[in-house]
Amino acid sequence: MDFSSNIPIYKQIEDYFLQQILLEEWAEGERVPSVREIAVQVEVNPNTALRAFQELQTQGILKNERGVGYFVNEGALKEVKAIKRKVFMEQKLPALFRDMEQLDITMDDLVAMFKKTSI
Amino acid sequence: MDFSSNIPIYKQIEDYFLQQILLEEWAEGERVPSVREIAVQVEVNPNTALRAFQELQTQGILKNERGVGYFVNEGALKEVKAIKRKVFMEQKLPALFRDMEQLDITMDDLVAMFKKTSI
Amino acid sequence: MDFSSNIPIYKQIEDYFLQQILLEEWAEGERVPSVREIAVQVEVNPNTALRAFQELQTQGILKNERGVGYFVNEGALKEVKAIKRKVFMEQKLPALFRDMEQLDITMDDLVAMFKKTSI
Amino acid sequence: MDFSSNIPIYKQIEDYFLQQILLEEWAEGERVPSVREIAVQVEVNPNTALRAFQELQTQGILKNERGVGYFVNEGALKEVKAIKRKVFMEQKLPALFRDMEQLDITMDDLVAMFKKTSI
DNA sequence: GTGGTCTAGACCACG
DNA sequence: GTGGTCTAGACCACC
Repeated sequence: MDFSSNIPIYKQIEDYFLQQILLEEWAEGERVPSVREIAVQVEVNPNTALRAFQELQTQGILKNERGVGYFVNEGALKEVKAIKRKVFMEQKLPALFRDMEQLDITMDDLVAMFKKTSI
Repeated sequence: MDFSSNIPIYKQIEDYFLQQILLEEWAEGERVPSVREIAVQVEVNPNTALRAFQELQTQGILKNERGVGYFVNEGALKEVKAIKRKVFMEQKLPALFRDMEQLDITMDDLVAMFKKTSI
Repeated sequence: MDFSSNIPIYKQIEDYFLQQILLEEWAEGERVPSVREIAVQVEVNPNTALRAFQELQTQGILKNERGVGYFVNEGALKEVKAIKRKVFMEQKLPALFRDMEQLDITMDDLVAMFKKTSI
Repeated sequence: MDFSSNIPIYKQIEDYFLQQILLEEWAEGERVPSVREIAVQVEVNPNTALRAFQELQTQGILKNERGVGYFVNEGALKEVKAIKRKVFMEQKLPALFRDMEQLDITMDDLVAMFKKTSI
């Protein structure tokens, strides 16, 4: 967690959750760590951690069983992928192509950079 | 300008300025529109516009002549390009490659998308 | 704070902060008073106080934790000393020597004055 | 002239005049360049140049003969020296000693620096 | 005309 | 509670 970042901490926590689901570290139906555990682990106010859980719940990624805990929802993996894909296609790609044009970076350059980093 | 964006208006104005310089619409040494002109044009309070000018001045992109106005600083074009390139290489590219990996998008897919949008 | 000075209030606040750090009243990593506290203390508008905080943040002297407050950055003491030393050597000393020459004040005179004030 | 400085241009012109008098480039009673000549020379608006003349006149450094020009006043040299000395003793010296203390610079250090620059 | 500082106060996001 | 953005408007210095 980067406390000096302009990305809200609860968003950073959300991202971490999405990561875990995407990388299938947390399978569908599985119970996720409790709000308190997360709060202690990342050293934030429990309210802040709770906010991440609640946002993910309203997005249908997590579901809550009162008195038990939060669980990865059925279909969460597909859902997460769909959202991420949508954001990628509609926002990140156009921004990327704009940047490339302004910086005189061709697709060939990009491919070269990719190969270099993926070695 | 997008007033409902979470990006502050003054940052959006800064971006607009950087664009103008990058596209060489505003040459080095040239006088840029006055604070009040910008404020009227984008329909914001002069204070908000001023903030963009001042940030760009501390970044060395603009310089000020008392009672006259703001000017594009010498070396601004190179500076802007350098900053943008740095951000691209150090922040955007890694994020892009991470996204691609998580979404199972190959470089070939990306090249295909690029060709499609650039037609 | 001198409200009738031609030095802007927010600059005077900045100087006060630099003093506190230089004199090690405020240690690195320590939380500084909140914007509102400073505003009340020096009897200015919170916006004016905020401006000092933000300038010091862009200078890397302070850092911010969202919703918590401002903190003295790591390395701030060294940084402040370096800046002050640089200004002294490159700007104040040459000006001093120029003044002395124009006023026919010798180094011996200066030493004498120094002894007198430091008694 | 430094147009990007925070020192007003008319003040910079005044300083230049005081220099000339102090260095006895311009003797008492002598005619100084006209407002227009100065304005052309330093590339400023004649109004700005005029302001410097007028301030110096109210300070008794210059005097004006209508239709003829500005002249260095009798006693100007003594006057300039007195003012400069006063500012030096009451403002610059205390600031210098404060800086030295904060930067752990002793009088011996200062003497050494002085010798170094005056070689 | 130019920019610069400051106030008062509203509204918002974050923890 | 924290800071951040923005507006409206005043007043000032400089060119």
